[in-house]
Amino acid sequence: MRSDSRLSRMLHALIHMDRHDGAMTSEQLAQMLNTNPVVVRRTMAGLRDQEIVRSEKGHGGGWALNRALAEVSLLDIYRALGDPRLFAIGLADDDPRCLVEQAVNAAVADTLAAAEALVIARFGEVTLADIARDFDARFAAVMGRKGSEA
Amino acid sequence: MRSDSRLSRMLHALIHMDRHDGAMTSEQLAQMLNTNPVVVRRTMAGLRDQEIVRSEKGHGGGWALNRALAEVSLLDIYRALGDPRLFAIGLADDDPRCLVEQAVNAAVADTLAAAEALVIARFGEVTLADIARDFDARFAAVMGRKGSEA
DNA sequence: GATCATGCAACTCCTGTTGTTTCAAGAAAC
DNA sequence: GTTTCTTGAAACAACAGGAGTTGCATGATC
Repeated sequence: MRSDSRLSRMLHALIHMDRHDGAMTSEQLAQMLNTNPVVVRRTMAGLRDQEIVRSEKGHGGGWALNRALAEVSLLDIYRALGDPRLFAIGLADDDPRCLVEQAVNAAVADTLAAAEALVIARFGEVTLADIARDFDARFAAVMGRKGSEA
Repeated sequence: MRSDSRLSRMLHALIHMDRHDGAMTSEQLAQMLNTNPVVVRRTMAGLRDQEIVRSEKGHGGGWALNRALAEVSLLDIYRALGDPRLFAIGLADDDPRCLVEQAVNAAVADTLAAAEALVIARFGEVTLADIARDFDARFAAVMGRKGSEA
């Protein structure tokens, strides 16, 4: 399957929302994410349930952040999306009778569990504010280059 | 998609092959793996190309190991399968213009790269012999329980 | 030459994200 | 109060990639 890009899309959207005055519509977000307003609403639904964002209908409605960027970690978003499956590889049978397969599963599952723990830990340490700061640095770098061109 | 179980299937098959006298047919392996001989041949093809196993046609033909279990790491098998995609999640766009998305990508890709490095390192450290030893321990444990039941 | 086994091509099936259409419902503007 | 804008939700098609399946060619052994 093509890979699940909901996490990165939501991060992208949330940071833009933070820099935007007032609510952003699904239509605006969809254009930014190069997709479709329905996909935006569907994906944002989980974040709304977790009160990371709020949505409002009607004129002037749309989506807005409900918390400061520094108060939202990548893990919060990952969880709000329903803990999407992390790995594309897995076991042939989760509870096999064959002892050989049990030994194989233990070896593979151990490694994947360690990798998953690492991902979860790192997602928990990084906030949206960290990413926004990195964006600011990238922006400053581009501006610096443009200035020196003149 | 349901997850890619080629790695665990191959590990399972290879250890059985090691404990088996003579070549094993795709049909025999397929029954063990609860699948189809064509799937076995298709998946084993990569291992044959890497000379981890060999195959022979005709009467008495089938598949046999080409190396000692201790000389084959999980990473060798993973590589022989063509480095299957490890993660189910990914970036929306690998090379975006938007600086916000670049910052998001950096954060997500960093974490995934660290997790992938961990998986690759651990796969490189574990050999088929390690798994076979674990199987022996499990087998001994079962035998021990059965003995004490009598 | 009959039989057994792999090699390979060409499908279909399955599963989960993504894309799309459609309509109901609520909120602001006029 | 009607129009307009927006989300909410259901329903379905598109797509991707592993898995399953069929059919047949090729080669080795009996």
